[in-house]
Amino acid sequence: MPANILVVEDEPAIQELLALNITQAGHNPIRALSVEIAQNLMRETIPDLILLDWMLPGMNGLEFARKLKSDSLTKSIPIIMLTARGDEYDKVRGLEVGADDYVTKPFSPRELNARIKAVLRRRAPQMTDDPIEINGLRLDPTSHRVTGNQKSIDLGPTEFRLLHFFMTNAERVHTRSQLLDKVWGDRVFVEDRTVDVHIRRLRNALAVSGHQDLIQTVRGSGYRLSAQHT
Amino acid sequence: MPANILVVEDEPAIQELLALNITQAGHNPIRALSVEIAQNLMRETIPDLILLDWMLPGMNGLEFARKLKSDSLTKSIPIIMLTARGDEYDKVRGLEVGADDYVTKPFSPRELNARIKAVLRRRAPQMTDDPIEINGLRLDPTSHRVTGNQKSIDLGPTEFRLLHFFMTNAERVHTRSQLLDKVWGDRVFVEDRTVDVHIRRLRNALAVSGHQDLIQTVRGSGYRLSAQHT
DNA sequence: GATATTTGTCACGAATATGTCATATTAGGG
DNA sequence: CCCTAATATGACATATTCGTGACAAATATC
Repeated sequence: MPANILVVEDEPAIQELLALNITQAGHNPIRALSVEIAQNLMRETIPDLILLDWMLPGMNGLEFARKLKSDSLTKSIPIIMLTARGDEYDKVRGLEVGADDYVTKPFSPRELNARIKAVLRRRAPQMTDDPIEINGLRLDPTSHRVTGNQKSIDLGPTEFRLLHFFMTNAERVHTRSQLLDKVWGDRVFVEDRTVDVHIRRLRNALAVSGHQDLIQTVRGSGYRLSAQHT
Repeated sequence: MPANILVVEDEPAIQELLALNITQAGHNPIRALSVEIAQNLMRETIPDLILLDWMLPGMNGLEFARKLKSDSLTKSIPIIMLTARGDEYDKVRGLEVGADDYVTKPFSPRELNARIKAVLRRRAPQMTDDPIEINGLRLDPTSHRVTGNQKSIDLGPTEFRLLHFFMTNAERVHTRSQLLDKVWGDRVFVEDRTVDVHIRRLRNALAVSGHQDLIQTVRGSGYRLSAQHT
């Protein structure tokens, strides 16, 4: 699926190059020569991704990134920073303010596209009411039913929400805190370890249809629903 | 076909953004900066869909949604809630008061349009006067008669409406609040748990023809009429 | 107006879900 | 191969949700 990519770059030649790349990758570039222009454009279209030059006239890129990340409307838009220097220092500063990735100039088109693709892939899909099916495991939010290979699977409310979240965000590792935020909601105080228990209960229920190891544990990080294999 | 979409959003910039989106999608935005303005506008035009911000000055969005859903004149208008947080918990709360969908800010225009389209498309089926038959259970709205496997089933008025609603919306989980809205109507001074009692009475009556477990309880969510094989 | 039916609410027990702990097991570094 | 931290698991107390019978008020029926 094509994405709107806002390109904030003051050097016209480089901007053209970036736009060309984005077009070839099947996405839709939105050009901005300055932060001010970018801000105006964002009133019309909220982009799916921002390519942001480090050095810009007026407000610099770092400040802009910080600003974007502090506004609830824009804070979840992924940002890729472009910088001339390859310093580790810059990278750290960039990631500190919330940039999602980082490309040094000069860059190869292939590398840029790879990073764009990676960042876009990482963005979390919204939970919808559409039925989801992964590996023969089917979850229908509307009827609140879960079926694994024709067998009906019985889940408690929390396990259902947990599985729903995992299925809408498959292939990604989620920390316990993230799961607590997304599945439990931010109003309750529960121990991180509680997640483990619910994961076990979920796995247990999924064993009915042989999907017990659909949810994998990533040691030191969290859990992930894998769409690979069985 | 173009639809009138009421946008209730206090932030002018975001409202403008939403209106622009709606126009581009071929629909007709009606702008309201507050719940009060929205209520006035609705005296003139009943919208086909309402985009409602979660947080609003004065009455908040949740309350407004509840109010809309408790008025017979407006209760069938689909509502899409806009919220800053992405928690499942909020989603549940939103859906409980009858919101049809839910979009987290920041949102991409594409996503918003997809949801608008989806909600307009999947409007809840109208209760018609056509006879319905599910699993050997037959309900005829015209003659006000219910038969299960040749056996006549005797229902009180409320139970009849309840069953009618369940049969026109089979395989979907309905919360108690939703049932109160759809089956009871405006009289929202009824306890949630009252639904349980009527469900029991309905099940009891259906037992005559062996359909007692046609209506299933989904713990933590509500009830569902199962259209699966017996 | 008397009687029957329907309706909403409550109380309470049963069933189920939830969070936390203690302990067993495991993965991965050294 | 061993050690240790991380995770899995079983058990349990607590909390929540649901089913049910009873009952009084409201409503319809005669």
